[in-house]
Amino acid sequence: MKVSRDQLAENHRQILDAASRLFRERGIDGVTVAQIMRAAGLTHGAFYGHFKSKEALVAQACAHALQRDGIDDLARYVAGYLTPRHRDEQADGCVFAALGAEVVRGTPEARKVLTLAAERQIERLAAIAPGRTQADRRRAAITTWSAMIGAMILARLVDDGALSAEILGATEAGLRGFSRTG
Amino acid sequence: MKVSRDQLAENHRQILDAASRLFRERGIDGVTVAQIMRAAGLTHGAFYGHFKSKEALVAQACAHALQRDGIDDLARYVAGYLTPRHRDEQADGCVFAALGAEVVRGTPEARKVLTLAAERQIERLAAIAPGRTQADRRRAAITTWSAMIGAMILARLVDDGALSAEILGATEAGLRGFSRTG
DNA sequence: TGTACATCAGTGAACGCGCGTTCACTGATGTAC
DNA sequence: TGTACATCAGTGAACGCGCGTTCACTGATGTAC
Repeated sequence: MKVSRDQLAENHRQILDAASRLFRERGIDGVTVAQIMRAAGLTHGAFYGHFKSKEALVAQACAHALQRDGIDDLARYVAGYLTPRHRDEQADGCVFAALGAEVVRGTPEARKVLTLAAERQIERLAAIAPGRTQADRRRAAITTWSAMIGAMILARLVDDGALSAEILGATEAGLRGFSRTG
Repeated sequence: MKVSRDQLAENHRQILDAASRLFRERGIDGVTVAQIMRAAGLTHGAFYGHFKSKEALVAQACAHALQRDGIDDLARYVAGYLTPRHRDEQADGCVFAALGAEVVRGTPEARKVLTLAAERQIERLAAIAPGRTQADRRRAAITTWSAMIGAMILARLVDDGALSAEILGATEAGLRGFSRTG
């Protein structure tokens, strides 16, 4: 049955919310359209009224998940990222760590969304990274962000809790040293 | 028809070779059993004489791909890793950058294989990393390796060649600075 | 404000396809003599 | 060394399943009067 315009917009948002969480948690190929729609409180048939295809949803769900708040302190941002909580709650976590490797083989649209977000993220980090010149700060931002993403993937991957915690802790400490020296 | 014992072993190796390359290139879910067998020069029906399931193959193909040579110089290893060539030739490249995020949701067997390989890799890097204490060197090894993996994923992800090259170059330069200071 | 009806978001059955997997069969291998 | 035959790796058709997607239908919405 038809729903109100408000309900339509709300349903659309619910689909994007559910998709962005489920994709991050289980991977793009690990989630079905029907599961997303169920999580959004709808049936699978309604999906194609909202999105052209599952692939089109991927790009929009990534964009939806990438609406983030500002960052003011680099060391605090790194420390907040490299936590067991972030490692264990993938659904709420970093899109790049969760989906980056999968989107490499994704649609041009999804890659474009993540490329623009990456450029934005590097600029935001470069603004607060240490370094004498703008080039130094941008270099530090890229290195730091790369290490954060790599460490998160490794920490999630290993089946040894102690090693996983060590990877998070060591990278945070390593990047702290890095920040001091620029 | 039956084949010789040598041919059987050779076929087994070809399947592992093809699988480890195709998985890295297109992702685990992006490759079918039939495609792997075709690349190995066989038909799909023969697969189950060699492996219990596609999932079982994943773990063994990862192990197969992880047989690597020694590393003697850290800066040279990092520079060799963070190249456009490595970025573009995923099939031959780093298993962690290509499949790490996917294996997070994989079988316990595959995670075990990559966990043991990760521990080995950290030890190898720690042996040549800068730092006064063993703990310092291990910390540097983990931070460096994390940055390498994260940078490779980002460099492959972005659809902007200049940004991609910048990510590789900046991380290499950033880690060079990192190595100098420990 | 109230009524009549065109619109259209959502439902759920159905479709077609490709996947992982199975299996009866084939014919080369390699062992027993 | 040569022969007879049991073994078994590989073949390719077939299976069942779950996926993304479609579509005829439903009934609430919201507009026209």
